[in-house]
Amino acid sequence: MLLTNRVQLMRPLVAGNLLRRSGLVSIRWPDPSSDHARLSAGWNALPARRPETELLREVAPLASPNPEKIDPLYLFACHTQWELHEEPSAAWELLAAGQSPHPDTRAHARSLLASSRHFDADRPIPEPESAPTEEQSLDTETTMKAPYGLDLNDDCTECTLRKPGFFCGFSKETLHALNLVSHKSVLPARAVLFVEGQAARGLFIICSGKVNLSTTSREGKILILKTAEAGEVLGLSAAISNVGYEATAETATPCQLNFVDRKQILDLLENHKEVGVHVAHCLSRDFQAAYRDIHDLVMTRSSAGKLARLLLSHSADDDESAERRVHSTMTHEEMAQRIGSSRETVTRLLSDLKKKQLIRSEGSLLVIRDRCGLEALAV
Amino acid sequence: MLLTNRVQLMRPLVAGNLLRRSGLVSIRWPDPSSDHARLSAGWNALPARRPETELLREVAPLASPNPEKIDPLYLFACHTQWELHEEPSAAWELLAAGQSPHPDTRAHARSLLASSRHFDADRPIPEPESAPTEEQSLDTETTMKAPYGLDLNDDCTECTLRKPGFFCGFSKETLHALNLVSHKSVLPARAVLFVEGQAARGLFIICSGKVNLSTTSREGKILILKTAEAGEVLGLSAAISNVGYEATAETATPCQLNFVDRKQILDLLENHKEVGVHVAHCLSRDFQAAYRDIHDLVMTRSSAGKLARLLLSHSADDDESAERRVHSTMTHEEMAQRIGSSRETVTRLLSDLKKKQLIRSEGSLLVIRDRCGLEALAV
DNA sequence: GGCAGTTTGCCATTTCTTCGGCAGTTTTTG
DNA sequence: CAAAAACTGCCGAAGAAATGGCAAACTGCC
Repeated sequence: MLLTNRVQLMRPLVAGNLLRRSGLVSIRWPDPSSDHARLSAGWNALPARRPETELLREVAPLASPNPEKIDPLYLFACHTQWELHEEPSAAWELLAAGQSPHPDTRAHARSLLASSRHFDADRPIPEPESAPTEEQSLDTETTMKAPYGLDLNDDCTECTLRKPGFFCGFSKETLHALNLVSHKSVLPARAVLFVEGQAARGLFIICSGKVNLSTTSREGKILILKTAEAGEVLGLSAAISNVGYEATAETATPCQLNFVDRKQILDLLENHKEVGVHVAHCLSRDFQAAYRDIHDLVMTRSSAGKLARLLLSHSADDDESAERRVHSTMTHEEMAQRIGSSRETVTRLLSDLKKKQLIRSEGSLLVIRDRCGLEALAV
Repeated sequence: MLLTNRVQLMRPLVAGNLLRRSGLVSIRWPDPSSDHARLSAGWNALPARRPETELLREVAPLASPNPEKIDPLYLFACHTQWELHEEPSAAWELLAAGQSPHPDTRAHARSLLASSRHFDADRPIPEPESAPTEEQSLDTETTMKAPYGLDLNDDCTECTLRKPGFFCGFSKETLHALNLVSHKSVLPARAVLFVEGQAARGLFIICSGKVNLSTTSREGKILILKTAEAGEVLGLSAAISNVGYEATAETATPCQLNFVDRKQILDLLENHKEVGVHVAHCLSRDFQAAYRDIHDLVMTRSSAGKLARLLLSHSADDDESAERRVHSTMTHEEMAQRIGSSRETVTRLLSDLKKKQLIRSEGSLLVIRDRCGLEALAV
């Protein structure tokens, strides 16, 4: 089952895809007389069988501007249904709630997701197209190999996406071994690869696309730690030390991914000397980045400094005119999540910057007028 | 030269040791007519030769309760003297200033230290006892092998300090190779192993003792990231990726250390398969810890939560009475530096906790009266 | 064109934290 | 033992940021 959420943003293709796949799993609706079913009025109110459109309507209100907090009992009931009966719609509700704008709801849903036994090593749900388990991979997969307009490379050794510096920049021999144990897949944007705290099943190599790594506080506040790009590897450290994933990974764009099971990674590590060195380098880089993040996030007194740094880091390094640089679209909310602040503060600071003539907005585009001024702010 | 600072805390033995060693380096005082010497009145005011006691008096005032900001030009002059003439007293001033309570002075001094060419790979100053370079290691070293009441193990393969889980838990063969390339040393408390940003010369394995890892903001605010214990390794990631150390390491207790040069580490990594796996595991652990730190430091809204967590993490896990636990001595200032807050806030919060009957102070000891209450605060 | 949902901008209020200062207490040092 | 330094505790003021709410602009979709 695809873990794509934020229904309202999905292309029809994706939604159809997802729901068709959901349909493949045997549906067992809760026995109305069971305790679980009676846990919450909300759960009982669900019809015994819901057409796809109805399901969509039901989930969408979660993202309304004044979001209602979802009854925790309802979420728990969903969790129970999913755990006990593998009811896909229940998991779907949880995933949607995990994206809810309401902090409590989001936090609660995510913690339930993280504790799900379905997210353990033997059931790789979030990585559906090439899941190594039998019952999931032998149905309609073959017809869906290359959606979202991306080419899917079946063979790592002949992969045209690979560039210098990629994690998969191994020798031919090692690459061949990697190819034998890895599972390629394509996912749409907003798909959740894994959730913070969930037991590590393996790692994901990003062949193309971008993936956001984030962490959620108990209050539901989200901090986007980084955006991993093509060539990077996700979940490496968690897979190696066999602990829970340290962050939540969610595709920011359609992605081609390569999944490698934990055990296979450890095998590669044992049997191919270069893998150890390679992994050590990758982890070192990630570690350095994490410390830089700590420094930047904790030590910077003002949000203004952090915002300035964010803007600078997101502005392309093309010194065309050495003065102005455009800036990608990012909502204020997302910027706030990247600097560990609130939406309001970002809005405030941005208008300050505009007043100070440091930036200018051109439609939905942000233009940096005074790079040096920003750099001074970034301390 | 020993990089021990905070003169006022040093035992006589240590101070004498340090200054004797300083005397070994040829002293070349600045030519009064040179530009560097005229940079600052403070520098010119120094006598051409200062007895040890005078040096001590001069450094001590840096830590006065109402610290004076040291003239940046004077610091820069020190830096210049040290860089150009290898004047030890100048480096000494910088190191003392790097511990100054005055934020600006501290920040400035540390950044000068970090940019020192003397901290590059070919001149391992902070690790004096067993420095591989000739001119430093062939004088009085042999008579100073085991100060501070610690036994110094010359041979890793027969080291009695090694315990399961230690970084040096290699096979006999690898351990032998490690032994050949590593340099043992003993350092007093408050010695600086390396400074944030400084080019990585190699790594330090902690045989015994504790080392604080910290990072400093531009404003001079210090954040203590972690206290590394015996068996842990410092600077591993920086050595592997050959970038600057990600934090400043300073011994918290007298320590036995084992230094391994960068190149030797890479050699070991290449030639001993188990090293790669081992390093990968260590880095994974560190990485996980860093992410946990980010989560705890950035996502926890209130300082109260962070303080509660700090207290809990520092209380011994001996559930003798399941209700109260003692807590090590740590100044409010240090607690503040560990949770990224200010001394004032810590003082305030602690008295709050006392009012709420969650903790109690017994002399210089802190007693946790209500573990559960604290845990609730820690979110 | 109209609607729903999202995004932005803005306000007042409140909470939390820091700053600077000062006095009392404890610890270290000579 | 005495002096010096460091640490603790406390106060008021100032500042930054979060909160919650609301309206306007903008978007995509029916």
